[in-house]
Amino acid sequence: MEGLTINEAAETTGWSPRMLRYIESAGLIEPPRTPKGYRIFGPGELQRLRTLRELLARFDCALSDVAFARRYASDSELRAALEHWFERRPERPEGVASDDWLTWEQRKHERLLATDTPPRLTETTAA
Amino acid sequence: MEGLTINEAAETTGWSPRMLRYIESAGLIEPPRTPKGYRIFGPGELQRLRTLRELLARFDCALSDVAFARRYASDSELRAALEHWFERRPERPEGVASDDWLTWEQRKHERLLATDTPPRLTETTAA
DNA sequence: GTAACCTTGACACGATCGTGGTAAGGTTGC
DNA sequence: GCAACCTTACCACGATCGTGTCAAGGTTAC
Repeated sequence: MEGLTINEAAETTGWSPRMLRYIESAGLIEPPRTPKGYRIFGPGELQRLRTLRELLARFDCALSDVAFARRYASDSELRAALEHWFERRPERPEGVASDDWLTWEQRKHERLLATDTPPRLTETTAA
Repeated sequence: MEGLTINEAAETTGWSPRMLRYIESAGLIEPPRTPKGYRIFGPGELQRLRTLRELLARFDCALSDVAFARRYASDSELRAALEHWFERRPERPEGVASDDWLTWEQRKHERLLATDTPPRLTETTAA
């Protein structure tokens, strides 16, 4: 056999066989099958599976997050729409007077619309 | 009062007041507050909220998806790691002998861990 | 030829998401 | 000074995620 079966793959990747099937059902892997339908895991797939574990742990995110990020990365329409949404971050800076901020907001919005401003990555620490 | 209160904002955006608070708790909006803590929704925020409804409906995705996509778009380390993962073709290179590939795999894995791991920023504890 | 594997399908269960409600208490408007 | 609003903090509920386990049946290995 030119690769590992699901139980062997489970052992070398740290995933359970159940989870390997689940990950496949989530669309994140697509191991080839023998003519009789047995999954075979080649070295590339095993590597991807190990890396996936690392990613989830290191960035504390979920399988569904990775699945959506994949969609985001490959669907340019989705990406464009979301990026556009991200850029419009109405925030009131400290120095703006209280009854001016609405107007300021509007002007900022207009500026953004008009001048094709590059993405503003204001990483505000959310609770 | 400049800007709408949460109930008024709810009415013009289609979200419930409950959901507006929830969306804020998810980190997707950050409406400013009056000195006594009342949220005020300016035109920019209202527009964002309407657009958000559109996005979720049009692309059939969840608030948590949008939140993660935002993280993905602004965290270049996360983006690099995931993009790298997406692009990997699960394939065995030609030159590796059949009973060597597992070891080869292991070595590659170690190489990746060594070179791919970025400087440990204590900021990764974003729970 | 049988034991050990693989397949899909289902039930289950805790955790989280999305959403509504309610309660206790402070603020605003008139 | 009271009604109508706002705040946070809970409880609840169906849906989905992540995960285990088990059953019924086909396949492989020796």
